[in-house]
Parts: sequence; C-alpha cells; structure tokens
Amino acid sequence: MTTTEFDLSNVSNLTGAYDASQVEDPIYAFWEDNGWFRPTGAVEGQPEPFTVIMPPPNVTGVLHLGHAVTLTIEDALIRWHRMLGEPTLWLPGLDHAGIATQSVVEGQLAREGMTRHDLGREAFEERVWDWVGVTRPRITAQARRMGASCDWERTAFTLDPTPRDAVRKTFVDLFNDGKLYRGARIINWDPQMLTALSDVEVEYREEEGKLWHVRYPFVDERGNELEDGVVIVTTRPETIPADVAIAVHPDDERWQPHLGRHVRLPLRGFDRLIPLVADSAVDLEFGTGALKITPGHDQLDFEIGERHNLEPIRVVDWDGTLTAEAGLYAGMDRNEARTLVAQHLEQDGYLLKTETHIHNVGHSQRSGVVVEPLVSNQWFVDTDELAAEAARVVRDDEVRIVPERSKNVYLQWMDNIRPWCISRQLWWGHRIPAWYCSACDADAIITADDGEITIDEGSHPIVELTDPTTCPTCGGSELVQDPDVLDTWFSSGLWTHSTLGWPDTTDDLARFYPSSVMETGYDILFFWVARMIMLGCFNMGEAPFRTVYLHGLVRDAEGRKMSKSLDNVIDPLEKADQYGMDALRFTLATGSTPGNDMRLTDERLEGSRNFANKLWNGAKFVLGEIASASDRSPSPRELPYSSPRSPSQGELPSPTPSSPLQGEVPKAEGVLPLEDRWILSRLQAVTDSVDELLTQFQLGEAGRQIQDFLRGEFFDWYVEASKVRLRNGDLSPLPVLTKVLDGGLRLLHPWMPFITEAIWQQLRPQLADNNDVDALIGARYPQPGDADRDLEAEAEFSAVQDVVTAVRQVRADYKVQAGQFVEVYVRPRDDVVGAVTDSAPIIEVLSRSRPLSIVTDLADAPTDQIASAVLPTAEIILPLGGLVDLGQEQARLSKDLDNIIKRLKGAEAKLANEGFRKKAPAAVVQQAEELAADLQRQQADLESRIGALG
RNA sequence: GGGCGGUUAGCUCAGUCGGCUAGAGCGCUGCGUUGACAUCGCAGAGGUCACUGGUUCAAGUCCAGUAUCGCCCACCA
Repeated sequence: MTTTEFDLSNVSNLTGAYDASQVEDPIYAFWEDNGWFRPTGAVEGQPEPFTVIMPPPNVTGVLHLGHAVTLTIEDALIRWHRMLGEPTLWLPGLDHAGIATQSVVEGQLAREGMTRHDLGREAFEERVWDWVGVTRPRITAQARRMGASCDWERTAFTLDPTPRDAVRKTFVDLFNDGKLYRGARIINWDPQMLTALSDVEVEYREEEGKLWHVRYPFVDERGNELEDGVVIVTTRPETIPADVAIAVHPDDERWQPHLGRHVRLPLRGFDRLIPLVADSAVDLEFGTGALKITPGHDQLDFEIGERHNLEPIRVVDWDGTLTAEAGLYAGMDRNEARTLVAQHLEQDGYLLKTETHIHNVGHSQRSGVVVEPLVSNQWFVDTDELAAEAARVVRDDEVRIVPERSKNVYLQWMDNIRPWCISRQLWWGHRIPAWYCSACDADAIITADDGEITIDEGSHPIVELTDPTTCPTCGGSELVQDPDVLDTWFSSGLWTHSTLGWPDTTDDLARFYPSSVMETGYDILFFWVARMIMLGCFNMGEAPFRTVYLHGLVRDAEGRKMSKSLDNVIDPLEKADQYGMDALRFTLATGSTPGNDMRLTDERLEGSRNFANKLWNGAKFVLGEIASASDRSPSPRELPYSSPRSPSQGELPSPTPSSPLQGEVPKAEGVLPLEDRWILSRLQAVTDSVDELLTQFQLGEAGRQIQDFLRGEFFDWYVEASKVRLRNGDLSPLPVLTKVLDGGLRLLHPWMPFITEAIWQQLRPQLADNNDVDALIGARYPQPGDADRDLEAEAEFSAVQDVVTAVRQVRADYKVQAGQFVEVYVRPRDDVVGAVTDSAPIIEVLSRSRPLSIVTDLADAPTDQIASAVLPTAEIILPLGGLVDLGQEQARLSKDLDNIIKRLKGAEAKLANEGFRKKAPAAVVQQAEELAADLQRQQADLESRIGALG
C-alpha cells in the first residue's frame, strides 16, 4: 500500500502540553487518504472478516454522547481487529428516522406559521430532503472528528435505493407469507403527531390521577331508573359515552345474581342501556370489582369487547377532542371533557367518591403527549413465528448478548410479543407498497376535502414486488397507493443486510453477513436489536450478527439522564474541544462495564487528558534521547545527558530517520539488566491480559490496565531507571525504551488513536521492524506469546521497588532535603525468593536526583543516628545523622512491627488450620508458608532493630 | 404484579477463575523550582466491601433472605 507521509511539521508550533487540536484532523486525513478504513486483506482464504454495521444515527440529529459511546467502542473493536490483521469492515450509515425527523421539520414549519398540510405532501418531502442535505454532512463530519475509522465509501442511508428495495421485498414476502396484514385493531395513537405508534414507542410514566367511583343505575322494565346499580371505578369518565358494557369477574359472588341485567349510562343526554357481562380478565380485587367496558379506548376493554361481540364506539377523535358520539361534550378536548363529565356526574348524584390514584400513563415517545388508545385500520406484522425464531437463536447462543443478563430481558420480551403496528400516518419515510383499486375498493377509499386519502376497513390491498398497474380482480387501472409510511424501525430492522446489498446477492453480503458485533445502547434492545434479529432471520435464514454488545447510558455528574428539558445535555464535541478527542474516548471507554450506566464528569475527562499529556511527554523524552544518541553516535558510552540541540518544549523531537538504533533488543537472559527484563516481561503480561479482556468485550478494564502499565510501570519506574544509564553511558536503554514505548502505543491505539499515531509516526523510523507498515492504525497488535514472561525478573524488580519505596519513605519521614547526600546500606536476603541480587537497579531508580551511595553489607553500616526499614527481601539502613530522633524511630519501627505481628498471626492461624493444609491447592499452601517465614524473619529483624535503639 | 441492576475510600468507579496486605482517578495531608511532564513527581492518611444468614480450608467475589436507590416490562380500570 502506498501512503502519503504523515508530517508532523504540519502540526505547527506545539508548545507546552499536548495539544490535541493540532494533531487530530491531520491524523484523520492521513488515515483516510491512505485508505485505511477500507476492508483490508480482502483475500479468499484469509481470516474471517470482522464486521460491524454502525447503528445509523438519525439524519437530522447532532452527535450526542450515546453516539460518542457507540463510535468509541466500535472504533476500538475495529481498530483492534484491524491490527490483528483481520479483514475489517465498519459500515456507517444514517437513518431517515421517520417520526423524529418529521417532527423536527414540522416544528420548523410551525415557527414559520405553517403546517405540513399548507405545503402538501410532495413539497413537504422536498423540504425534508433539503434539511437532510444540511444535516447529513454535519453528522458524518462529527463522526469523523470522533476518529471513527469506518468505510465512508460504503455509507448507507435508509432511504437509498437498495434499502428501499429491501423494504419492498420484505414487505411483499411477509405479506405473501401471511405474516403481514391490514386490519382494524386497537392501537396507540399520538393525537399530536396524528399517527399510530407501536407498543414500544409508548413510554409509561407514573402520574397522579383521580379514581372516580361512578354508579351506573339499573332500570326496571319500563326503563325507569332504580335506586341500586353497579358502581365502577374509572380514571377516564370522559369515555363513558363509549361504554358498551359493565364487566365483572364470573366468580364474583357480589354480581352473579345481576349478570345479564342492564344499567343505564349515568351521563346527561344518554339513556343508552348496557349489559352486565362476566369476563375473567376483570380483577375482582381492584376497586369495586366492576369494570366499565370501553372497547374503543382501552386495550383490555377491546379484548373483552371482542369476546362478547361488543362493537367499539369512538368517542375521542384523532386529535384528542371528543367526537359527535359524545353528545353535548362533542368537540371538547379530552381533558376538558373529563373535568366536565365528572362535574356533571357529581351534580346528578352518580359520583359516589373521588380518590387520588397513582397510575401509569402512556406518553408518545416522540411528542410526549398522552397516547390515546384508538381502534384504527393499520398494518401489522404478525410477530409470533418471527419472534419464536428470534428467541431461539439467542437461546441457542447463535447470538450472544453481552452483558449476559440482557439475554433474559430479550427473551422475556420475545416470549410475550404482540403484533407490531408498522403503519404510520406520516409523510416522511418508506411509503407502504400497497395499492387499492378505485373500483373494487371504492367504499374503502375515503378522500377528504383537501384531497388526502385514507383507507377504511374492508379494503383489498394489492402487494407486489413491482408497482401494480392493473387490479388483479377487475382489471381496472385506477390504483391508489396506501398513503401511510412504515415505522422507521422496519427499515432499520433490515439494516444488517440492506446495507450489504440485499435483496441482491452481492459479494459484500456473502462475505460480511452475518456481522461480528452489533454494538448499541441497551435502550434500543426492543426497538432495534429485536427487530433486526427477527427480520434478519426471516430474510437471510441466519441471525444477523454473532454478538450483541449493549453499552449503558451516559448520565450527567449527578447521575441524571441527559435531557433537553433538564438542560444537562453534554455535547461530546465541546468536551473534545476542551480535553481532546482521545481523552473523551478514553473516558467513555473506561468509564463503565458493559451494560452499566456511567457518569461523565469534567474530573474524569481531565484525568484522561492528563494521561494523554503524560504519554506525550514521556514519548517526547524517549524520542529526544533517541535523537541525541543519533547525533552523537557512535559511542553510546559517551552519551551526554543533554541533547546538543534540545527540542523546544512541547515539540516532539524528530529523530533522524537515516540512523535508526542499531540492533534488536538482546534476547539472552543475563545480558539484559534487571529493569529491562522486568519491563519487557510486564509489557508481555499486559499484552496477555488485554488480549483476554478484549476477547470478553471488557474494553474498559483493558484500557485501564494499559494506562496503569504505561504510567505506573513504564514512565514511573522504567523511564526513571533508564536515565542513569543514559547519563553514565552504560549499556544503552534506548532499544528497550523504544520497544516498550512502541508496544504501549500499539496496545493503546484502539482507545486513543490520534495521540498514539502522532507519536508512533515519530518513533517508526527507529523500530527494528519498521518496514512492514507505515501507520500505527495498520501495525500489528501485540499478541500473547510474543515473548516469554520473566517471572524471576518481575519478582526481583518488585523487591527493588520495595527497597526504593522504603528509602523514599524514610527520607520523607525525616524530611531529608532533596539534595542531601545519603548513604543507603542494604542487606538483601539472598535466601528469599525474589530477593535483590544486584543493587544496580536500586541505584538507577533512586539516584536519579538524590545523591546516594549503596552499600550492600550491613556489617559496615553505622549503628548510631540511623533510620532503618525491614522488608521481606531486604533490610535497609540510612545514616541520617542529626535528623534521626530516637523516639520517632522507635515509633516508626514499632508500628511496622505491630503490623507484621498482626499479619503473622493471621498467616499462622491459616496454616494451623488442618482443612486449609488438606484442601487448598499446594501452591496456595506453599505461598502461605513462605509468607509466614518472611513475616517471622521480618519480626525478628524489627525486634532486633528496636532493641538496638534502646 | 414480574424481572434486572447498583450499594466497595470524602466523591466517581474498577475488582476477570473464590486465594498474598481490596485498587485507580479525583479530593485531602506533607515534601519537592528533579533537563519528558506542575495537565508533574515522591510519600502518606483514608475501607466493618449495605445488612443477616449459609456454602467453603478460604467469600467483596458463590447461595438465600433483608434494606435501600435506580431501571425495564405488564391489560389494576
């Protein structure tokens, strides 16, 4: 692959700290211009591709934190697999988002004093397309800023020709299969958007309402009202005009004698009689045990009505006002009517009681208004068989859901699924591909004054793959297309294969279906994931992805869900401007575990930014040293500590590419100093762990471990230790510095792609194997088994760290001046596993800035005016002269001793336990024995130290 | 009504297969004008792992229950 060079000189005048704004855009262009986002290694017989189909953002939206999480996680997964050398495809796209987009544009029109009806259907659609023309590039630009390494050349849109064909074919196939039908059912109606909704588009919120106790009087044979009657409770008295019965439980003894009798509607202007029927759906515990049946405005009542052949009456109109059926209440808003009806009931003596009542009220997810259950002619998908298969593939683990617990949520939903209402009375979306014959369906086709058409009951839809021109029944050629559009999730549900060319048989489809991971928020598990699995299985005969990864919601610092009304929405791009995109990504990726919500705070973002800065500066140091070494070659023993051409602060020094470091890191044990062996082994340890974690989708933990390694081990210890060797010209640490920095950058790249690439571009010429690839995005990801762990070195260096920390602690305790020369006497315990066998690393870490000398024989140590420390692997003495206070020293050591004794007791108790010795694994027992022995030695040493003080 | 999740340091959160003294960041205390970095370094303080019981040689981790906060689903009007 030919690539253009990434030139950091484009990144002008970096001063001070890492400046993400100077780096991110050029790096992104560098990747994209060099084709890194296209699937790589597209060769037959290559590893199975790793594919992610991006959840398409709403075309009119702006990128919010949910998208930011999605893009971060998917990009990290994609980059990891790309670096593993697998062919990777990340396919981006956008969703036309029917109802959401239409409501945005209608809002714009409203501000101009218009409605969509003023424009008419065609002009309105044009208007939306214009708007989409503005927003579409905006949202893709935002995704680019995130660093998303997706294949923009394959960008899909749900209204593109291929997804359109996919919708058409799916609709026809479902119809011909009998899984799609049109009919009058009770549906959720949005009286503001004036459209039907599916069940999942209704959000239930607890609200305080009123529970009215209303008496429906019995009448005698002549129709005169009697004193007694049936008392029901209702929350919606305005629907009384639509009542068709009173239902009670068949086992309810209170009402059995009255079954079959009639009561009269207790409302002014109504003398309609309705029967008392029995239905086991009635809860005899609730209220009075009697339920008014209003099939036109309640789901349960509709079902009861069907069982008793009771025709629904529609008393609430599409716009939420009352219909002519409501008599004197006609034309009133449903809430207004509710109040007035209650008032009348009270005045007329039918209202027995009013109580407050907390109940769940359904609101339209989009408009927020209270949903009205209405009987309406709509298109439905019969989901029974689709759901059974969709449940099976998850139950059989053909599709794995992460986190695992979401599997139950999914299955429970699938097992209780109801028909899916897919028609929407909107203009923006996929027009329903059904036609009606003007002749045959003349009665069903209703044309309003403004020319708009609705299709009534009893129609005969013509559903074919190509637009029909003649009626198959009468041969007539006057056909009318269904005016409605499809639920936006119908086309999104096909996304997994419509983006790959389906219904055509394409190479992409063959190669990339099913995709590897579907990553999205758990909040759209039912909306989207469930539908994709149902429709994917139906169309393709195979589940659309192997794994579903569900991430949690991003909340504000107080843990609240972000919402416009709370005015607590955090703009990810604003945060990226402030802290850098890598910092934002790292924060989002490491901020939570799969499926758990996270809070985003400035403190966390700051922490990530500081980590990026640390990395930048650490790399700057390593690169600077490489540059100096190159300038002053050949003799590494004569390396000056300072660089002759010291790079200006903040700028990454550019080592001369023509003089890379000579040689690979020596492999043979014993050749390398301890700290080299240690850091290389630790690098491998982190590599192993990260591989394991990523395989389990634990991106957060993996990212944190890499951070801990780079900061807590590489920069804090290895780089510090390396400085002595750089200064005194011993065996150069540069090969190891280079190798570990390289490894760390590779490991971190999926989380922080920009800064790692920027640094790596400068490091690349120094790498021993720099010929294979010239961008980190395509470099090989470190693998388990790349190197052997060196557990001995890890143990021994750990002892070095203990010694160094102990010396620092003593110095801090006695407030030894930073520049003050101090000797340190160390007696390593060479009889202990992991003991320090060589004092050089201690010197290297410690002597960086604090003059000291190390004497490894305690016999030579002074006995007066000393501070000391006892470690499992060594004993330490520092002659501090007048700084030492006998009482303080005694207190310090006694505290240590107390601690040791406490732990020793615990260890001994454990070992004394017969069960432990018998049942615990031998290694664990041995470990405990060694610990006890260590502690005993430390106890003895401390006691003798304390004794010497007296 | 059913289901799920959280409860670990002052705060926000990790903690993988049950196993050494339970970790990080922020905050806090002390020291530090270190030739990568003050967006920093070093050292330190700070924990009954919500509670009760159980399993186990061993429990933050597994089981049962309780409390509490949150979420999802559901045809109690």
